[in-house]
Amino acid sequence: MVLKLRKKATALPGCPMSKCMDLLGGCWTPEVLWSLSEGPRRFSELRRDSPFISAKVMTSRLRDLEQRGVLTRTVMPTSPPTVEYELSELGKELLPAIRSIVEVGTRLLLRDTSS
Amino acid sequence: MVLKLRKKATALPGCPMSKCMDLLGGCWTPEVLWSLSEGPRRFSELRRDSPFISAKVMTSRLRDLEQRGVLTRTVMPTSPPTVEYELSELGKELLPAIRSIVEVGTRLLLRDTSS
DNA sequence: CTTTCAGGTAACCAACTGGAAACTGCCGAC
DNA sequence: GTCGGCAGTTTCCAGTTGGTTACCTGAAAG
Repeated sequence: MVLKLRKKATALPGCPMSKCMDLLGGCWTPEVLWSLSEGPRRFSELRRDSPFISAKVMTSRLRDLEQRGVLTRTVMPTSPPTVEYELSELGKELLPAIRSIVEVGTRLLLRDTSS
Repeated sequence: MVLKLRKKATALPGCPMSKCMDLLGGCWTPEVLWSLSEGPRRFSELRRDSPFISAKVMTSRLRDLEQRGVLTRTVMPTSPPTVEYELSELGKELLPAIRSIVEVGTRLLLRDTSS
C-alpha cells in the first residue's frame, strides 16, 4: 500500500522503470494485482481480500487499471449483478515484478523476526 | 516518478508486500535505488542521473531512505564537502525487486515499439 | 572582488488524493 | 414491507506532497 499515483506525471518516455511503475504505482495497486494473480475475482471478494482499501479507492483503482489495459471487467447478467475482474495479458506480464516484491518482503520479514 | 509515500500509513504488520513497498514506495525512490545499485554515488551525481527529480525531493528521499536503513550517508571532510550515498545490506536486498521492475518495464517497452 | 561549485535548507503554494458517510437500483429472503 | 447484499457513485473534507524560488557556508578559481 502506501502508494499514490500522480495524474499529471506520465511515464518518462523510454524509461523502463517509469513504464512499469506507471502501471503498478498507485495506492494499493500492488495489492489488487496480487489478489488477482491467482485468477478472476469479484468486487466483493477483492474487498474482502483487502478490507483496509475503501470502496471508493478500490473502484477507482480498478477503473484505472481497466483503462490502462491491465485487467478486464465483465458484468454478468445475473441478479444481483456480478462483476468479474481478471488480469489481461498485459496484467500478467506485471506479475514477475509483483512476485519479486512479495519475495523480497517475505525475506525482510523473516530477517526481522529471526534477529 | 509518479510515486508517493504516505506518511501515516505504515506497513501492515506481517504483510510482505507492505513491508517491501514501505521501503521502495515513495516518489522516485525506485529511480534513486537504481542509480545506487552499481555503487556509491554523490549527491550531485544522483541529481545528474535523474534531472527531473527536484533537489528538495531528492534530499527528502535520501533522508527517508537513510532513516529506514536502506542506505548510508557519508560526509567526506573535503572542501567543498563531498557526500557519498551507498546502499546498505538492507538496500541491497531490495535490488531483486527493482531489477524485476526494470525487466518487466523493458519488456513492455519492446512490446510497444514492435507492435 | 565576484563567481562557481558542493550540498543542502526554508518558505510558500497548489494540487491530487484518500477517507468517511450517505445514497442508489434491483432482487431474493424473512 | 423491509432488510440485506451486490456493486458501485457522489459529496465533502483535510492532509500530504511535490515544485519553485530564494538563500546559506566555505573554498578555490578567474
